[in-house]
Order: sequence, then C-alpha cells, then structure tokens
Amino acid sequence: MKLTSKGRYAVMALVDLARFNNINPVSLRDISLRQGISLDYLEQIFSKLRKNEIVQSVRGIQGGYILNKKAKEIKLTNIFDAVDEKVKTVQCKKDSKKGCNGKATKCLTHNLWDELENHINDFFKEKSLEDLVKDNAERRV
Amino acid sequence: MKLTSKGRYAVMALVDLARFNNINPVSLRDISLRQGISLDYLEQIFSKLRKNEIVQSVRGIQGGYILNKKAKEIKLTNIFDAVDEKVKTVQCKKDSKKGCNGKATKCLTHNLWDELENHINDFFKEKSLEDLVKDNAERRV
DNA sequence: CCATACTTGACTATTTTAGTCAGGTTTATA
DNA sequence: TATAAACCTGACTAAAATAGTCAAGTATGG
Repeated sequence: MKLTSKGRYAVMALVDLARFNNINPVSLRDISLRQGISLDYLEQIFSKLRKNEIVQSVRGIQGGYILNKKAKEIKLTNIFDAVDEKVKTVQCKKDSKKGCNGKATKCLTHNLWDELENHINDFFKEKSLEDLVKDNAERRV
Repeated sequence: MKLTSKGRYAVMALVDLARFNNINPVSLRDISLRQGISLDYLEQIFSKLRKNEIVQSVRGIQGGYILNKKAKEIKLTNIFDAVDEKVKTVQCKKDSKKGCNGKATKCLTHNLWDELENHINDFFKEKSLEDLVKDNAERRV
C-alpha cells in the first residue's frame, strides 16, 4: 500500500506554490529546482491541476502558476482527484449490484476494505493546503 | 494509493479460515475454491503466515491450517507485516538523521506523510480477525 | 505405502510507475 | 514586433513491482 510519486509531487509542488502565492506567479522551473522534481514531470502534473481548477496559469515572462482558490479551500482530496491518485482497496466494482468477483454475495472482507477506504479518504478531506503550509514551514535557505 | 492483492488475499483467506477454525484444519484447496484465489499463490502467502506464527499447519490427510492464536488477538497489522504489505507514503528514509532527498532539511510535506502513515496504521492496529468475522458474516451457500 | 496435503524456490508475463523527449503555442516586454 | 521565457501536449520507454505460474519436492495419516 503506497502513495505514488505523482500524488506526492502534486502536493509538494502546491505547498511550495502556496507559500509564495500572494506575491507573484511561481514558475515551474523554480518549483522544479527547489523540490527536486523534473520539470517535464511537473508540467504533466500542473496540466491536470489547471484543468481541475486548482491552479491558474499566467503566461509570458515572469509568468507561472497561482492558486485558483484560497489555500484553506483546497483539500488534499481535491489535489489527489485532480492527478488521478485514487485510493483503491478493492478490485471488485464498487457500485455493481452484483457481489464481488462474479459471485452472488459480497466477498467476506468487502466491508472492511470499504471502511479502510473511507478512513483514508477522511484524512484527505480534512487536510487543506493551508494546514500544510502552517505545519510544515521549512526554514528558508 | 492501493492495496496489493497479496495483503488483501491474506486477510480474505484468514477470515475464511477463522470461520471454520474451531472444528478442523482448513485446507488451502478449500480456501482457494471458496475465495477464488490461486492455490499456488495461497501457498506462498501461507508460508509467510506460518513463519510469522499467525497460523499452524497440520499435515497429512484431512490436514490444513489452523489459527495459531485467538482471532481476537490477530490484528490486521500482524497479517500485513507477515506478508510484507507495508504502508509507504514517503520515499525518503524514515530514520535518517539527514533530511529528505539529500537536502539538509525535511521536505515540505514530510510531516504530512508521516501523519498519513500513522493514520492508516492505526486502523490496522485496531481491527482484529474476530471483528472481521463478526462484521462480514457471509451467508453460507 | 501412497494419496493427500503442505513446502520451497525459481521463473515470467503483465501492468504500473516515473519519468524522458520532442515539438509545439502563447504572451510580456524591450 | 521579435524573442525569450514560460506553458502545453502527447507519444514514448526503461525499470520496478505485481501477481501469479510451474516444477519438484517433503511429510504424514490411514
């Protein structure tokens, strides 16, 4: 059970961005350098974040990205949704009327995995970008 | 972020086993048929469960496996440990004195991932096999 | 003594991840 | 209005992890 780096990077980059947000757009190049994430990969990630209206892009020289909402209103769950980082505990279709794996009944542990999924998602729904900026203030270099 | 089938199968198989446990050893063949898990794969999984003293094997005709402790005392966390299902949210070494990714400081979101890991592990520590048997009683066929 | 059941370890196809690479387009500003 | 800085897009791929399979055992109860 592990987090993929796409989800992790998305959050790292947004926290980075959120810290400078009120001043100017932040370029991906800067985030790339500060966070040690490949620029090309960041572009993929930010493309999704923009489509999901988490960030806005500012083109041209001195351009970059800014948050599209207040940091308080951006929850982890929004970020993960945007980059397709999903919590998957079962293989069986969630909403199928049938049971799991073609059986008539639910698999023995179906409820457990649902519960686990909810438990994790609750965490994601609570945490906002603002919380992260506050909690994790890294000393400037 | 997803659960691997090794961990899921281990739990499914143990719940199946726990339901018949007081009567006779349960053969992997039966579990395989009931749960739709390949016998060979189950053998790999049970080998680890046995080494970690979650189950005992009973050889010979009418043999199989029985739980090595009371269902109440077997927590999800024990099962996942046994089959190497680990919760991994960070890539950086957990106990390294240095920061993450060779930097001097912790990465911006390090605390967050630690918190998430703990949140998930708490869930695993609470749930016992007994809980699962009670919660998920599947109607016999 | 042998069928049943467990045991072990090597092997492999598939899928996913974590990017790279190439070739754009847009826009601020000098 | 030229151009450099920045974003945008999609195809491609190496490496790792996953989810098993396969083969060849060993132990034991009846």
